[in-house]
Amino acid sequence: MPVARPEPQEPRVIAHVDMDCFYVQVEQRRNPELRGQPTAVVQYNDWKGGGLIAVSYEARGFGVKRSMRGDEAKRVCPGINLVQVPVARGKADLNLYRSAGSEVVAILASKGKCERASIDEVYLDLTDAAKEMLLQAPPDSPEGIFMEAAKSNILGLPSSDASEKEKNVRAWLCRPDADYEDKLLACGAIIVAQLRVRVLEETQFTCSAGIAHNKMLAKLVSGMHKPAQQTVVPSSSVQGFLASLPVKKMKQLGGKLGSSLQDDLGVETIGDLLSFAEEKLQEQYGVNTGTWLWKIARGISGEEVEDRLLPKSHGCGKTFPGPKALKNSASVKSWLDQLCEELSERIQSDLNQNKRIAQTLTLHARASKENERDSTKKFPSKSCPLRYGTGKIQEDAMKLFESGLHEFLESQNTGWSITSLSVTASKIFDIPSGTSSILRYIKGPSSAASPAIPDSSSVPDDPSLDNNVHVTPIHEEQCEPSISEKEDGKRYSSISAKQCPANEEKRIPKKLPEVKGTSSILKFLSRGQSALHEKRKSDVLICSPQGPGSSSEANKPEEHNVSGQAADRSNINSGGEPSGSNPWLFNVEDIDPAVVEELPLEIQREIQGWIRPSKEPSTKRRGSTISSYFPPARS
DNA sequence: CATTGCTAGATC
DNA sequence: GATCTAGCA
Repeated sequence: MPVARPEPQEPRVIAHVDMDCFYVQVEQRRNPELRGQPTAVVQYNDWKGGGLIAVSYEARGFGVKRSMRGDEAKRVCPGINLVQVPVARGKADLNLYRSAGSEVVAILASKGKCERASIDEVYLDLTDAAKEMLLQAPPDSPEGIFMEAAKSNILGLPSSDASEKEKNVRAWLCRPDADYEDKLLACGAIIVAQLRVRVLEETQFTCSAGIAHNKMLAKLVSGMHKPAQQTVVPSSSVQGFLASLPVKKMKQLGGKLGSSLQDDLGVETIGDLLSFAEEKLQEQYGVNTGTWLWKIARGISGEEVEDRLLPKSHGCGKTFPGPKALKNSASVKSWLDQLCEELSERIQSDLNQNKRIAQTLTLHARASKENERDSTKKFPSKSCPLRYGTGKIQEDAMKLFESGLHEFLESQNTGWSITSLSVTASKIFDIPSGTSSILRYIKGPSSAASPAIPDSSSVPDDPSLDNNVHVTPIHEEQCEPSISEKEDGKRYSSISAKQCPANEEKRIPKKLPEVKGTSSILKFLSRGQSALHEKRKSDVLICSPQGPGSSSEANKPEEHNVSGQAADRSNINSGGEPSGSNPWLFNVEDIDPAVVEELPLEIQREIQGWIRPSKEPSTKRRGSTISSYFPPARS
């Protein structure tokens, strides 16, 4: 249920930018022959022609709708081009669209706080940029890009014919007696128009946008005039606009809550909500939601634009409808392996490119039992600490599945079938790359450290217990060039399996921070703190006492990714950017506080920052991190 | 389960 | 952590 946020006093300028039929545009850029044609993107096509997930405006003109089947679309529009989503590992692969979305975000993030809201939508807080523009160059000269802004749609302005509209808009944008708030909004509209032009020039994609004083209103109108247009919401037009807005159109009211408003309170439009006292709404829906409803009816929304360009989780899944349902462990395992392979690749990229580490692995499934129809029983979701390495993820995911299955079956001996599977990596943290990116880990044993062994009964001793310190080999193709400076050919190495005490370690009683073979903190401590201070080369100190170059090369993706192990890293150069090299992985929660206390203060602070990453902007992101995520923006 | 495959947020 | 709601291509 939605919750109201305290709203800022100062008026803000917020934009919501939404790509026009995004997947179609991505495909049209790949194959320009599709431009201007009725086109749709479909997922799979073996069953009724596949499901449409994006439809071009030309195709919409023929009555083609999303969620039609390919066959149906062909009937309605025989000339339609149906482009299939790429398939990898037997499942739809959306990476093409994800990276296209990132191109757009990289551009839109240039003018203010930017929040990636979905693969093709962002919110911008342009308050500062708009104020600056107002101070330096009030919108009065119809030059250059200003022409674009003058094409905005202004909510509440009479916009009869096209030329009339532009004239009115220009008058609105430039009127000298405008409210300060309206002037800010006008500046926001100009900035957004500029950004949209840049997006088009640099990516060939068109988008639409809404500009208003809060996220809710910006989002509401971003799709009002599509494609490739923008709409501004002056304060003066808010009430009139909301008065007739069907409740279901409001974000958060498209589902059960909106239905309840209609069915239980007879509320059909947002305007209808105005007649309910805040207390009344609170008693019906609780304090939080009641207050939220009361406020949105008045156009009030305090939600802030988060400064976040990257997704908070990575998930991949697949459904197995009807006859495709999975009915034995072997088929589940092979599909789970495929899903985990993709997931592993994605989190590995995130680590290499963005220096972020995911900490939790979650498995979701849908299932039904043989015989038992209806069976409202749900297959339980399960999570565990995430260990890097495809093999480990596969292993852990399978354990989570087995654990969930036992619970689902309640020790009945009936047949089962799985109709969907998904794995998700979440709780993703930035790795500070600044100072002593030394960060290493340690781990303390708490039971939380061992992943996925919920059902210990089935598996005697789980190898995954060794996951204290994870070393992650970088995938070959993802290694960054800088790594090679150090030792060509062999960018990093990991200690060979036999040196690795992984197997022994798993039997080490908890609480014992890894001692042997691990480079971790112990080595660091044994050298005394002073060592740390002399240089930032902590990597050398900690990872490989003999020096980075000396370690052997055993760069195999995953399984050799022995945990508990120290691997060499590319980050040898002192203070320099740990560029692409892969840092060690660790579970933040596994850091033994007792050990941390023994570290030098400066390191302690750094680690603390990790464990509880500040929500404040300050420590939040580093430019280098972000920029490396996106393809180089041409300028 | 024939919409599929993602995401994010709130609640307890 | 597990579950539920919601939104979007």
